[in-house]
Amino acid sequence: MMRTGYACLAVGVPGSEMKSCLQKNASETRLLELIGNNLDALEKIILYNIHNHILLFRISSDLIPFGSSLSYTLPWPEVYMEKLSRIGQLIRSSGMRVSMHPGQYTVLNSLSDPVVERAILDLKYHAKVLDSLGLGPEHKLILHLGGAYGNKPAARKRFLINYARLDSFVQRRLVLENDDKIFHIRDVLETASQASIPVVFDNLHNFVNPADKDVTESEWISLCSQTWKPEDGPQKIHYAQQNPLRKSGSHSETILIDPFLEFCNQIRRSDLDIMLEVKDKNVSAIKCSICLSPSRPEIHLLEEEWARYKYNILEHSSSEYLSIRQLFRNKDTCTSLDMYHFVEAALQKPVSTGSAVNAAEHVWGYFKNKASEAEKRRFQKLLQNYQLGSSPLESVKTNLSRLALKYQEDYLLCGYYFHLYKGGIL
DNA sequence: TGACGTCAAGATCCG
DNA sequence: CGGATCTTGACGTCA
Repeated sequence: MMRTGYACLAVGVPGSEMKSCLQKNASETRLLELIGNNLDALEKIILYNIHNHILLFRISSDLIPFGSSLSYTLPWPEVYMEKLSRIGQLIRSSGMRVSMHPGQYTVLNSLSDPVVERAILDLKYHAKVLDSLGLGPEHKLILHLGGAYGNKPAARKRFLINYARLDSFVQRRLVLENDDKIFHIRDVLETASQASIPVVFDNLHNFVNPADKDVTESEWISLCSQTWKPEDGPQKIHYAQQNPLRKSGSHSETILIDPFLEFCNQIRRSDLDIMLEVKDKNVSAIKCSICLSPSRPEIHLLEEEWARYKYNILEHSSSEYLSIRQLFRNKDTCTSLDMYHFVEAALQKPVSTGSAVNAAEHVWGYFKNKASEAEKRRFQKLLQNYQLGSSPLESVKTNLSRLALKYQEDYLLCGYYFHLYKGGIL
């Protein structure tokens, strides 16, 4: 079984936002309040993932604000034991695999002792989250090797020395990933093999920072597979596509389905976990997982997807909108790939004023009978200003988004219209 | 010293 | 007053 997943946050999942605060406002009471909120948010995301058959997910490091410093001694695992065990139960019983990924500022091989000490505490914090959910060692912590400091061999050696200092409850979860600047996949494989650490291959990092251009992605993945022991669970990789408008190594807005499926065909593997690193998060994860599912996806999942995309498509192109509607007329032959081809084609088209107004008016239809006179005037005014070119489309959409929140229009709040592709998908 | 990346909090401005 | 928009924070390395 191939699992495809996404990292940290989900668009169109009301109440799933992580909250934080500035360090200076971080009292114990405030922190515990935020942690309670964040655990509830996490539960909503997990339930959303289960509903959408997404069985791979990275939990945000922001779950416990200042979890490696201020909150480190807070008794959150005890205070929130019930919430934690309920979430852990959902993860285990659904067969979901989760992970965490300390950021680029957790540097275990630093030349500075205080930085190393903080890295160790940070790793302990992350492992503690997974432990508190009652999850086994196949739920991993992903880390980069760290800095080079002008001497890669010495920097790699320092990593191994400091790795040896980690508690076993951290070590058993730790996996190493190749990065886009310093340590390429061969560096990582060589270092990891000396401590039996599993290796995550990241295709975009490898493209930007290759170890050997003659070795294919497929070959690196198969070399990495040897680092995964049975207790580590199935091999994991990271998959990303280049954002064509941004600098080399930047993640794309969305995963284009054809190159993704081509990648999967190339690697010829059916037992791999693929973590997508992409701006639109859950949106791409659902697309990829539906298109990869060996049996025909349940048609209702595809129909729910259509419902979420509907007004984005209308905003870009009425011809694809009609094509997709036509597709659903015959549910026996309607394939997910066909739908996503239309979706991507539409989203790649520029937004014309006419189609944007059309979409906005469709969305306005949810409110026109319950909106106040002031709200009606405000919407008409904003729409008019947009048509005259004196204000941006964004102000119309933010206004509609506010109304959706006020009138609790879940259909709109759970859709993609308010959330996606402010700068286009290409 | 600023760029890098990432998100939301906080601050400020505006009608 | 509420809402929109701008700036800051938190992290460590490296040019």
